[in-house]
Amino acid sequence: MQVNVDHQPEFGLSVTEAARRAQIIGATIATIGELGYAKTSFARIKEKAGLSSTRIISYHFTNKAGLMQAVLSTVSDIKERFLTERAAGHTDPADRRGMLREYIAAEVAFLGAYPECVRVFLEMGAAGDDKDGWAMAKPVVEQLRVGQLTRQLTQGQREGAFGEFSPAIMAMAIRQAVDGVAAQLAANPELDLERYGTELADLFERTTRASA
Amino acid sequence: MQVNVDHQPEFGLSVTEAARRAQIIGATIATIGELGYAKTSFARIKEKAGLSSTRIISYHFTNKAGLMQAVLSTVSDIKERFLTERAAGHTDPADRRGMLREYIAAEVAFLGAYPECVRVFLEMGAAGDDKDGWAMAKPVVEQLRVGQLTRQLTQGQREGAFGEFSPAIMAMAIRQAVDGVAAQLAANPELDLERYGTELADLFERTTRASA
Amino acid sequence: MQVNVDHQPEFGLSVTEAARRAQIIGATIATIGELGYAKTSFARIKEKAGLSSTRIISYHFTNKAGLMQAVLSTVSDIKERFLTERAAGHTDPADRRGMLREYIAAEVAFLGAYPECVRVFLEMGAAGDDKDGWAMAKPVVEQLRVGQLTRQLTQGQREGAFGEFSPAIMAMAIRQAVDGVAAQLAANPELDLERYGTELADLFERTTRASA
Amino acid sequence: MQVNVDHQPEFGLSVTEAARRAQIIGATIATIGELGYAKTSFARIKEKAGLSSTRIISYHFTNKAGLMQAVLSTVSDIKERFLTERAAGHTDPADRRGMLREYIAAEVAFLGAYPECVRVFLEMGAAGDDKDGWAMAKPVVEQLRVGQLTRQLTQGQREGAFGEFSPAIMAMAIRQAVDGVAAQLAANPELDLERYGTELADLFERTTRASA
DNA sequence: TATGAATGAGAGTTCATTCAT
DNA sequence: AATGAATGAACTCTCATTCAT
Repeated sequence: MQVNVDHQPEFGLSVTEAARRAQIIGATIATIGELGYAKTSFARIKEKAGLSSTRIISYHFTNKAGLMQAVLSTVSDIKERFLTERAAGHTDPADRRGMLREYIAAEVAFLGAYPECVRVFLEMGAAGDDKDGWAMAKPVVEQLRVGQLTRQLTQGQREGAFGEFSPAIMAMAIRQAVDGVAAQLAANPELDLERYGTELADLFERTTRASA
Repeated sequence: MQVNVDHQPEFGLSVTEAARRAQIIGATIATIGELGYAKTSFARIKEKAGLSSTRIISYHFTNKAGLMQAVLSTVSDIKERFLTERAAGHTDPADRRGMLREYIAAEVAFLGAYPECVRVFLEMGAAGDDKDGWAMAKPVVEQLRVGQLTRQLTQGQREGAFGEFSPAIMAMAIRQAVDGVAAQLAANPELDLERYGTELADLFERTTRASA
Repeated sequence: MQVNVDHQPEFGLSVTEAARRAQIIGATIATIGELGYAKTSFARIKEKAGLSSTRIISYHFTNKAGLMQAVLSTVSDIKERFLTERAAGHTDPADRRGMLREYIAAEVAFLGAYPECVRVFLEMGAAGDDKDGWAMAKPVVEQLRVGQLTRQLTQGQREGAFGEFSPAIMAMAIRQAVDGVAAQLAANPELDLERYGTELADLFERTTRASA
Repeated sequence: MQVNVDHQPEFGLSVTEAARRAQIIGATIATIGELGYAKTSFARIKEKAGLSSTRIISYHFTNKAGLMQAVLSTVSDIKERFLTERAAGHTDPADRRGMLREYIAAEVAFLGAYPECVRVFLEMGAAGDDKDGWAMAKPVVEQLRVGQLTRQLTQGQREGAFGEFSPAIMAMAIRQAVDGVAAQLAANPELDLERYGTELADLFERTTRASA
């Protein structure tokens, strides 16, 4: 299942160039989604994209690292856009508890919409590849997201919306639970995502509640 | 950091044979712990173990898959033994809530004691490597453990020790939270594990509580 | 003794590409002719072809099997062309007995012209190598050729040109006799092929004769 | 199908030693019969013989060449004994034409009785293995047999039992035809050997006949 | 904008053999 | 009469990358 990768030509890139890049990135995402990061080589990407030679990949991206960089930022963009669209009119910034439910629901919904993208996130986080310089990218990206959640939990505690707990650890537990759903989904594509979503939302709502 | 791998000679293996196997397994665990599964090659293991040639690994194990099999079962044994020793006198089988706390505490303690072993579990679960035949082993093993937790939660619900929730999803969330701690620990070895342990125990005690 | 392998660039192959392939195929044929199939490794081929690394062979052929495929079809082409050229004007399709003489003569002549090619046929037929996937190819090819001879013998019997015998067994005996000449030639390159040719032709003419 | 290899202890060999050697030789013959010479390694022989290590093969035979030597001479002995038993009372040394029929019949009968042995002969003749010193052995052995046939044909010509032809080439054609039957049998074990035998006997009787 | 041709490094695996005891 | 432990050499194949044009 090819992800449809947008290709507004960035500055300095011609249209065809941008299209080729997008095609390659899409094939890479699909390949990682299918085989996992470890088995994703230029050769496999070439096949998936229907290219004549891997050479064309090296031509459009300086590096394997460069390609993965691009993949990562593409996937991030897709998620960003998905979440933004979903958030439109949805949330009341003051309602901390609702925010928590919505966070989980949104993540699970994204999972249903772009499972390969989630797989990419997971795989690239796991495959710490120092040699290829992009390694640090994902932890950073992910830390941003967890960090944001942490801040919102902290703020909620100050406002009395939540009880007492370590926001950092709670945020981690939530992220991990969501990632766990991703893993389950990979193993069983028929998974009832909605149920998982509400169940997790309930779970964390209960444990973050204010009064004892 | 070499893991001290026991080597009671199994049936049909001489003492030296068993010792060599143990040495190689230990070096493999250390290497996976350090570089991750993807970068763990015979050459790296050879270096870590101080062997003269990789050939000796092929001599003692039929396969890379065979070696990984052995690694997996060794790590499982280590964990088994650790948990058994810890459990001695510790638990009151009737006390479901205590069981939950203890489960989390034990897992986190194991994490502190044998971080490389945990990394091995994580890496091998993640690196679904069909080519090497051992692939299916770990998911199974891990599923067993989650399954056991699930059953205990279910039983607890029947006895009224816990409130209402999906035991399977709750078990998954717990496992994932523990694995999350492992990831954090890998990034920051100075992590205050005890605090993480109690915090997580509190978290899940709250959300599994009987009354609303 | 390098076989001169033609290299009309097939569809999709550049001239250089085709030339390199032809060079490698030629070297492979020569190597098999010299050392036999069992000892023909990429390293030996590299030496014979004067390549800088075996890597270049893997670059031009997907596989060892792929290379052998190409070798086989090249050798088949060479023989086909040789026989076609020789047949021009030579044969009267109605003259069954002449056909038999000509078959043997042509095979023996080919033997003199391209001994390495014959060795390739023989070696690859003998070395049933399941691991390399090309295994089945040659028996099929060869069976075709024997099959054709069988049919011609059968037809000749119907027309009364030949006496009574099992065409299949006779065809086998003829093929084997010709292959036997190849083996003798390999052992002694000075062999008087012409004499062998006429002697065998006489032999089988006598035994296939009509009247008792 | 394990060949039952006799093991009268040769001079200087104890009974057990001789038995072990016989066991290994038998397993080797079976392996060659099954996989062909090229794929017959110490490892495969070990498996077939149910040995604990290949080391024991190296212990009993100085070399791979040594083992193959022994295999060859064992197979030769088996054939010798088979032919001797069959010849008892059978042949009238003066009847050259009968001798020819009997030669072919005996060879085909042996083929039916010990197909693996025949495969060994064929494989080892084909696999010219210079590195292992035994290479020359088989051609010699085989040449002996063809040579004998050649001499008998020559003698028959002198006595007027046969017509005119090159005895050497005729002998070669006969040998090759018999080997061809072996190849057919390997491909199709249901082969009607008796028919092949008489058909070939007829074929060569016709072509060696005295009058024109 | 693309590609043809080549490459060095490294992977795991199999091979027959040897040094001990 | 046997085995435990080890080994060097060779094998095919895959990888990302580079030098040309």
